[in-house]
Formats: sequence, structure tokens, C-alpha cells
Amino acid sequence: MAEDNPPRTAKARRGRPRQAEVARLAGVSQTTVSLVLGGNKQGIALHAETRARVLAAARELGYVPDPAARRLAASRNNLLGVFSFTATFPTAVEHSYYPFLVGVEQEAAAQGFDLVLFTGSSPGGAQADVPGALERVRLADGCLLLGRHAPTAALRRLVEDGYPVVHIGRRDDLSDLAWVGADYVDAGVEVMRRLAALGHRRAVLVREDDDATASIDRERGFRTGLTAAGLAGPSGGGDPVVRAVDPVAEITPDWVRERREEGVTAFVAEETDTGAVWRALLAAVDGAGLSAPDDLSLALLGSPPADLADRPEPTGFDIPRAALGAAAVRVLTALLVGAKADEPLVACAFRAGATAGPPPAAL
Amino acid sequence: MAEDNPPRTAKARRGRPRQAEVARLAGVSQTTVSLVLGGNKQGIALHAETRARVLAAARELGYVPDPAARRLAASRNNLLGVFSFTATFPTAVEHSYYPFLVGVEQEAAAQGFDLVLFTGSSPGGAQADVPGALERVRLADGCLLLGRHAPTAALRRLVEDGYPVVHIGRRDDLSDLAWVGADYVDAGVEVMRRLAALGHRRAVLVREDDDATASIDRERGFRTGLTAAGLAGPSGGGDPVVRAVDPVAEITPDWVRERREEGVTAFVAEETDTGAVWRALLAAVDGAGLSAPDDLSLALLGSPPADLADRPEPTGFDIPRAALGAAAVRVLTALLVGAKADEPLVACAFRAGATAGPPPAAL
DNA sequence: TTGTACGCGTTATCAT
DNA sequence: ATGATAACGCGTACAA
Repeated sequence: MAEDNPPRTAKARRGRPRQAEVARLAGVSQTTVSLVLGGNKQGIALHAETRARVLAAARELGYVPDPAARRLAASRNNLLGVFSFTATFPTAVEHSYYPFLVGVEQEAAAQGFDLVLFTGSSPGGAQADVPGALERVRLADGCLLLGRHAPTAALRRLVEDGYPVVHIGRRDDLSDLAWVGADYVDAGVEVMRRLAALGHRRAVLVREDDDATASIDRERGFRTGLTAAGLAGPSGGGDPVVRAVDPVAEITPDWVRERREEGVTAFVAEETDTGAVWRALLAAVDGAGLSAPDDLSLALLGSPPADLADRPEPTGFDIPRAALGAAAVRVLTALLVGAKADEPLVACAFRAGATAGPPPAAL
Repeated sequence: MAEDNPPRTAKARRGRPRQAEVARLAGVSQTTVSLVLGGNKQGIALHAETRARVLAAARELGYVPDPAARRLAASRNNLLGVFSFTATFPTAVEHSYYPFLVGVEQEAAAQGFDLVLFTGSSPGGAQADVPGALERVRLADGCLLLGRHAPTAALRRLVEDGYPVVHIGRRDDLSDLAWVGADYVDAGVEVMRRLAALGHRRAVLVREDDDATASIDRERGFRTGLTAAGLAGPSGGGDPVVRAVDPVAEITPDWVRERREEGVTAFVAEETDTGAVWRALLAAVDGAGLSAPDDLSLALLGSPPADLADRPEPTGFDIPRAALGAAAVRVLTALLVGAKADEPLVACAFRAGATAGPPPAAL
């Protein structure tokens, strides 16, 4: 029988059993093995005993399906991809995508998917650089994208091909791109509500000069909350939102004093990768000889950088990174089965913190 | 020609061009396309013009190779597995395998591998529970194992099949199992050397009643270092090593006082998952109304639990988790090409800390 | 120098 | 209820 021949090619045989070998051991055809091991989705009738024999043989040989072959034949392999466009290689866990990964992992595990971390597409780190890097994700059944700098062109191609992709972080540049994001608007509104409840009447937001959707949304939350809570900006009539191109140079002790003279008692900053604006704001307040929450209140739309962990906990909100990761997986798996995606927005948890309090009585 | 037919199956065609289509556009055979696009490793002669036509056609169609098909044909998929046997699902990043993953990722990226996290094998979390869970790792070209409770039987099977596996953490129960581990012995010796240099003459080690290799190695380091540095245990002649079955019950303020009366000025504990012995030791010292480094010196063989981050930094050493991960990847890829593995031991960095100093003059 | 033919391991259709 | 058989897209001896 030709069946018994080992592969003719000299190519190194891996020790991995194939369905054909399971079939031989079980005394059935390879087709039957595929049927049994595939869970018999077609609902074809099978002898319970045949089924048992196949299962036993598979276990004995330690059979495990080849994901590549499976993907080739069935267009699915139970793998979810994670591709991250972090700017620099994360030496510190906090700066990486690991917090998201916690949720991704948990939800993927719950749904029986394994994860592929596409790190190898780019020896060196900056993944977006290598032209075809993103294409490699097609190995997985679907993929999660993380980071701001995803190459739009390559991404559009994936989406247009109908490849299931979910971006973590709101996106609107690609119309058909699924995404999940933190509800920055709502969270910002809540922060402003709390500040108003404490008695503040005028506030400013310091943000970076950046067009990231996260920044846009936080500004929108700030503005919406400002209005909704009946607050106002500086009495001089200036814009309550400051876009700092160079935070250190612009957010100075003098700047703080000037705003205070314009009746501002609450200073809000946005979280960014580097924490630059929050750092600048803290430094400026320190430099002005003021301190929160006694002389003024500070709030941070997001979490403080890790190296500022010893400072008082900022009032603000936490980005639910793990929850976002989990939500992304849910949207992705929904996409896989052609279902409609969930609500893409995940709520942020308000963090009382210690940098906000009633405005000083003098003002 | 049958070649021109679109696929007969009704299965949804992905919009991605195949080599055959590139071939048709370029007016050559699919083989030639494969040859040209594959970089022509075999050194087969090709018309420069043919080559150019193929390249042009490929670019025009936006051709990218299907990784699954490539893997199927070439029998490698550029995937490294990571399987972790963490006891409970890690909610806190510090308790998980993420610190190792940092190094794993970096090294894998450097070597052009992607990573597969086998989380889906175990809906719910405890992976070792699901019988065939470990088998799934065969999906990758090789796999990293993490955690103390790897099921020996399943593991033996992989190793015997010649499947490349590297365990993170020393192991000697399976003779052919490759591993990388922290050099606890050397690190422990160094800690004792420092304590001796500070003037201590008698020391004890508190460890858990556990047979993990890490615990064994740390004890060995302590004992070796004790002798090498000319130190001794309690003057009463008791064993300088205490195995605490129930740390809280055994490591009491009285116990500390008794050891001190026996001339012990340096108290060493080992790091464990829970940090139980270190916690107990700290509590006992506090309870005895003593404090380090004035009344006695404390050292920790490992890192303190994250929730004790506000306590003074313990003298001791840090387990180079990222370095271990990277080393594991190097050993694994060496295995893949049949090369000999590196040195499996990775040095720990001594951490001066703030809990050790000269012994009190009175003693 | 290029094309033919086949195998990689799986799924799926269609006979039996 | 089970077994042939044909794809899936690519790599590669071997033939032309």
C-alpha cells in the first residue's frame, strides 16, 4: 500500500502525528478523523464507538491539528492576533500594551482562542516601518491593533479584504474599521461635574498639540462637562482649553498665577504617553509656590506616569485598559461569526484622588 | 484551460491575489512567481526581464504571500509558543509572567519570531487542568514553559517527541528538558558575602516548606555563602535554615528575640509567590519592637511583593526576569536549528537596599 | 531558463 | 455511517 510510505521528500519529518496516522491507528479513514476531531459541525451521524476509537487514537498519538493547514483549508485556526504599534520598544511594562493584554488574554481564554503576538514582523522594534509587516497578521483569524501610528494604507487593505480587525482606541479615518475605545467624553464630563460640585466656577484644560482621537475626545469631555456643570473658563474670556506645543515652556508658574488671577481654581490636564502636560502642570504649580488641593485643584484626565507614583494620587479617572482589551476581543470574535459588534465605548472609572478639593475661600 | 476557472467552491473568496494570478498577469507560470518572490534561494538562473515582469505584476496586484500556505509548504511558521502554568489568573501584572514576557518578546522580535500565547487552551484559567492543553503548543515551532506546576507526563511526551521546549526555571526531573534559570546560588552567596563584610557573624534563613527548585537553590546559596564568608548559624547550634510550614505562626516576635539572643544579627528570607515568609519576618521584627538596619539586618533573596513597595527597599537581589525570558528564547532558537544551548544560568543583580547595615555594637 | 507535477495537513463535497 | 476525492496557496524536485 502506498499509504504506508513515509514521505518521500528528504525534508525533515517532524514528530508530529497527522490525521492520517490517527486514522490508521483507529482503523478508519482520514476523513472520519477530521469529522470526529472537527466536532462534527455538519451534524453527520457517527457511531459512538467509532468516535471513541478516533478520540482514543488521537490522544494516544498526541495529535494536534496544524493551524496552518487548518487555516488553509477552513480559513480559521483559533488564533487571535495582537499587533501593536508602540512607538519605542517598551522596557517598562507600564508604557507598553501589557495592561491591555491582561484583558485580551482573559477574554481570549474565556472564548477558547490563543493569541499571536506579532512582534517578530519587525526585528528592531518599530513595526510600522517594515512594509509588509501588517500583512503577517493574516495568519490569525482576526487581529487586534494597538497604538496610534497604524499605517492607514496597509490597514485599509486588510479591512477592504474583509479581514477582521479591531482597533483599540477610537478611529474614524477608516470607515469600516471596527474599534473599541474609552469613553473619554463621559469620563471628562464626570470629572467636571465633581469639580463643580466642590465649588469651582472656572477651569482650564491643558492638552498637547496633538490630533489623536483620545486627545480630541478628552477635550470634548472637558468642554461638554464645563458647560453642563455651569462652569466657565478664565474671566479674561480666553479659551478654557490650552494646546501646549511645548508644555514646559508654556505652562509656567507665571501662567498658573495669571489663570488664578482670572478666577481659575481648577486646572485639568490630559494624560499622554509621556505625561508631559501633567508634569509641566505639577512643576508650574510647585514653582508658583502653590499646592493642591489647598490653593487650587488639579485633575488629570487619565492615569499619571509610573515615575510619579509617589506624588499624591491625582483626581481624575482611570482608563480601563484591561476592560478595553476584553471588549476588543468580544468585538473581534463577534466579527468572526459575522455578528454585530457590541457598544464600542467602555466607561472609565472616576478616581477621587487627592488633588482636588473646594476652592480656596479667598477666591 | 481549467486554470482559468475561479474556485468552484462557494466558500467566500478572499479578495487577496494569489501567485497564480500574478503569474497570469506576468505571463509566466506560478512556479516562476514563487521563485522570483521567494528570493530565488536555489540560485536558479532567471531572465532579468522575466523577474522584472513578475515583480511589476506582484506590485500591481498588491500580492502578499499567505503565511499559512507558506508554513504548510515550508514546514516552519516562525512562531514561538509561550505556555504558562500560573496558579491563578493574574489580575495584577506583577504576579503574572509578564515580566518574563518583556524579554521574551524583545528577543523573539530580534530573531524574527512571532509569539503564540497559549491562553485559549484553558477557558477559565488553570491551564494544567485541561488534559490535552499542553499538546496544543505543537502549533508553534517550539515553546517556552513557565511556572512550577507543569504536568510532567505531558511534558515528557513533548520532549521525547523531539519537540523543542525550554522551561523557564531550573528543572531536573526531566533529563532532556532544556531550561534557563536564575543563578540563585551565586546570588545568595553574594548576599551573604555582603552581610559578612558589614560585620555580621551569625545569620538565619527563613524559607517556605516547599521543594521548588528555586527554593532549593536559594537555600544552597545561603548555606554556601554562609560557610564561604565564615559565618555561622545561631549559637545554640540550631540549623541556620528554618523551613516555615506556617510562617505567621512560626516567625513570631519571640522567635526573633530568641535568635538574637543566640547571636543572630542577620535575618534572611526567600521570595515566594505570596511573599509569605518575608511578610512574616517583617511583622515579627516590627512586633518585637525592633527595626532594620539598626537593631538587626534583613535580606530578601528575591524581590518584595508589590504591595510592600512602600516599605524600605530590602537588601537582596533582583531576579532578572526579562533577561531570563530573553535567554530562554535564545536557547529555544538554538534548539530549533539543532545547535547547542547556551549557559542556562542567568546572574541576579545584587540590590543594596536599605535593610542591612553593620550589626549593633552591643552584640 | 521555464514549466509540470506533487506534497504539505486540513476541510468539505459527494458517492457509497 | 464512512470513504474517496478535490481544493486551499505555496515550495520545489524534476522534466523540458
